[in-house]
Amino acid sequence: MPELPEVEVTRRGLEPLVGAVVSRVVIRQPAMRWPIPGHLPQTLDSARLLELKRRGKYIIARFECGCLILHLGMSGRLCLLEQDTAPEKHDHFDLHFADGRVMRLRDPRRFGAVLWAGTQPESHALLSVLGPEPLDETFNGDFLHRAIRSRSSPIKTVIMDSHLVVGVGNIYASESLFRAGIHPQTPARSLDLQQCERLVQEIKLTLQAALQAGGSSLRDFFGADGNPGYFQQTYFVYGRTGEACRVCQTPIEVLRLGQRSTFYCRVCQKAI
DNA sequence: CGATATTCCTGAGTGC
DNA sequence: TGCACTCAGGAATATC
Repeated sequence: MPELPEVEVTRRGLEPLVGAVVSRVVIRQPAMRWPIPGHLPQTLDSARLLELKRRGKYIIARFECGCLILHLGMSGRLCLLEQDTAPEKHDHFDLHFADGRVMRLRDPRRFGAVLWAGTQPESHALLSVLGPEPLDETFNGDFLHRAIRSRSSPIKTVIMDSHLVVGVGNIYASESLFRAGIHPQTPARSLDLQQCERLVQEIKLTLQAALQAGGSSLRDFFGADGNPGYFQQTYFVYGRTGEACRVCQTPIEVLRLGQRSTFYCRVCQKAI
């Protein structure tokens, strides 16, 4: 499942397309999370790709006439093909370019999205409500401490709220909390400033490490070149129920928070 | 305002 | 081998 590092790796993989001109748009399956706009073939005809940006887990492809917003959802994958090939099952959307290259979206579970925004994508309803980027300096201990003052929910649920900070998905939420020594069930507002600073630091370190590793390669993720993604990351707690904690050997436990599996070590992570 | 459940979807895994 | 079943989850949305 693409988390922020995977999305960023995907964006970088697509970057060679900047400057290319769209020759054809193919919509095979418009029923994604939201319908793929039917006007895209006309709107993007002969448009030059000017820039590929990322905001949270959204990839933004900027053209002179507006921006395409792409989200990979759970199982989405964007590939850069050097030439057109026969589409396979779940290949829902293509951007063909005049030089023969193709950007292809494959998404079996169809939680992903292809949307159209104007020339100011940051004012799009989905993007305008997002919190800061986790690696931005505005996301710091002081910010987190203020933001969670009124939140009684478990800290794990709260750091996954994209209105507070973007890009912390289920895997890295569990991992960051383990590294910060904080129990995932701790009521958010009971964290003190020092703990917030530690947690922010661990979120940044965790995401940066994954980014450097080229994105973790869970079963659904493939890099933009279409090859299976890089290497499986070593996690401290994610998916390790019953296995020994890498620090203290205590069996890792799992619980459900907000309908999400949450992994932790009861010894290394203190509840408040 | 915040907290929580619901919703979309298909492939993978499991038990019989 | 195949069937029935559960599970996985990003994040908007509805509901309280």
